[in-house]
Amino acid sequence: MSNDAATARLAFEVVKTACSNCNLRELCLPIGLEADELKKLDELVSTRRRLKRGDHLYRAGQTFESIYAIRSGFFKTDVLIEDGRDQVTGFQMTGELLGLDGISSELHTCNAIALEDSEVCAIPFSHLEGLSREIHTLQHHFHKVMSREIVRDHGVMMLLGTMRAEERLAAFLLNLSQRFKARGYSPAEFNLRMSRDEIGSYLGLKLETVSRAFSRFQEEGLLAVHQRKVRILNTAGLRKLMTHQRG
Amino acid sequence: MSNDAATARLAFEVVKTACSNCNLRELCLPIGLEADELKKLDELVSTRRRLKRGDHLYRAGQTFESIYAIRSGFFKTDVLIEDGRDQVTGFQMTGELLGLDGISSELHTCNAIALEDSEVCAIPFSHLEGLSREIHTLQHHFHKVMSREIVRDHGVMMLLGTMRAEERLAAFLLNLSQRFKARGYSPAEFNLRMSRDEIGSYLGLKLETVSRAFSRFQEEGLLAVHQRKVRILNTAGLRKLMTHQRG
DNA sequence: ACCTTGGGTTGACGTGGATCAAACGCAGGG
DNA sequence: CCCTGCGTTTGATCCACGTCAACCCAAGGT
Repeated sequence: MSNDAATARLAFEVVKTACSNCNLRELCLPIGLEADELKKLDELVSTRRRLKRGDHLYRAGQTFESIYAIRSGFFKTDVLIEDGRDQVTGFQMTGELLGLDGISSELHTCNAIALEDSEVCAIPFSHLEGLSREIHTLQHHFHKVMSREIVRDHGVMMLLGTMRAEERLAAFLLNLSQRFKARGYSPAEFNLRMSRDEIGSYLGLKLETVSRAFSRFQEEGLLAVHQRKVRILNTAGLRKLMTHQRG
Repeated sequence: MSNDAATARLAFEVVKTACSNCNLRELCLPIGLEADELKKLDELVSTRRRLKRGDHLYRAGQTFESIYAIRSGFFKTDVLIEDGRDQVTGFQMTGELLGLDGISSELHTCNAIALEDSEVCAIPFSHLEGLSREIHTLQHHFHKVMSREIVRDHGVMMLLGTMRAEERLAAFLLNLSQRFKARGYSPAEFNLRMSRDEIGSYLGLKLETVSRAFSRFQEEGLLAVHQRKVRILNTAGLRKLMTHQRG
């Protein structure tokens, strides 16, 4: 197996645990890195981990050591408080990072659970900090990723604070659609990996309300739903509904 | 004015625009830095800016260049979307950082508005990245600050998604109380810097609902409210109410 | 084929908070 | 002193969503 920088760019390399031949490198941490920098990142991303549907990647309270890049699969994160209430704080897919919330207290503050069989790359955080002191591009990109998470959360706060049920679901579906599209999948037709209950938890709604909203969208011809299979028939309609003034 | 490292620790220095003699240095970015590192940070925090109540520190859409540390005063941040809806995404006080959301897109994604006459230190972000490549402690601390913001946002999502009106207000007041305490002010008695409407926007409630919840707390002897002056009479009661199971 | 199980749908009804509306009270200005 | 205006309080009514409950449907086991 050749180690020189030039070959790292080739698409036909043997498959191994490395960013340099991961087809997500334009979506994940390596964005914008040169071949030699990519090689350094390869050394850092030492371990891979496979999870089966339902497995925890980490749990709230565990000590934080690594962040995780999703190589394949689908996750949810949730927090739960003493009195039993819980809330899904996000759904993560291929190329996205998990665990950023753990940096602040050196403890994970939420649970990360695989919603389908998945594979992640573990990135020891202290190594990442070390490397990002060397590679400006990596440092800056990492900061952008953290910042993007903050912006995303503000969007969810907006949704939870000001939108009504159907607007929330429309926003949710459009967001999923757009993320599938960015990964080369159909933006119009996809399988939901999560239950109505989990969607409801994320959107601050009860599962019955989510179910009714789905039915309503179907009646209005905005989409076709069968169980977890969704086909968007009228994106513009959904978008309009989402942005629509209340009343 | 002496420039050597030793004097930077002295409390009786002449007042100048520098982290080394800012009494917030245990609350703000400089946490844990050595005197010589502190001096480097001083050079970076070049400009100060004074704002009068109501002034914008920055607006959504402006290009992002600096983050801001609040030296004195009180701010709110809000986002607004095309259809006219808006939401307060946070209230920031002394020692807290503003502008982290702008890193991702190099544009500010929200408005930051002073709720009282305030003063901030502008920290050019590219300089901060440069310096945090030199100073591990600074780098790590900055990452923790960003991560803490994410955790805070998850808390707000939880609040908006699962709590009822009175629980939300109780959580809000306890949070303010704790932050005032951390700054050496009374945790039991303080002035709200924001209107009922702004509280409502932050908590996903209408101002009337906020007002009613205040009245109810007062009736129940949990606190004394007069206009924006709040005195907490029963912290435990508030905490219990907040954590209380619905029903 | 049958049963079981767990998610999903649908209906009837209740309620927390929104909405609409009026009045209050404090601050600034003439 | 009164006027004016804005933020706040309080009351009456409404409605979106939650709650409770029945039922459906697909998948897996026997």
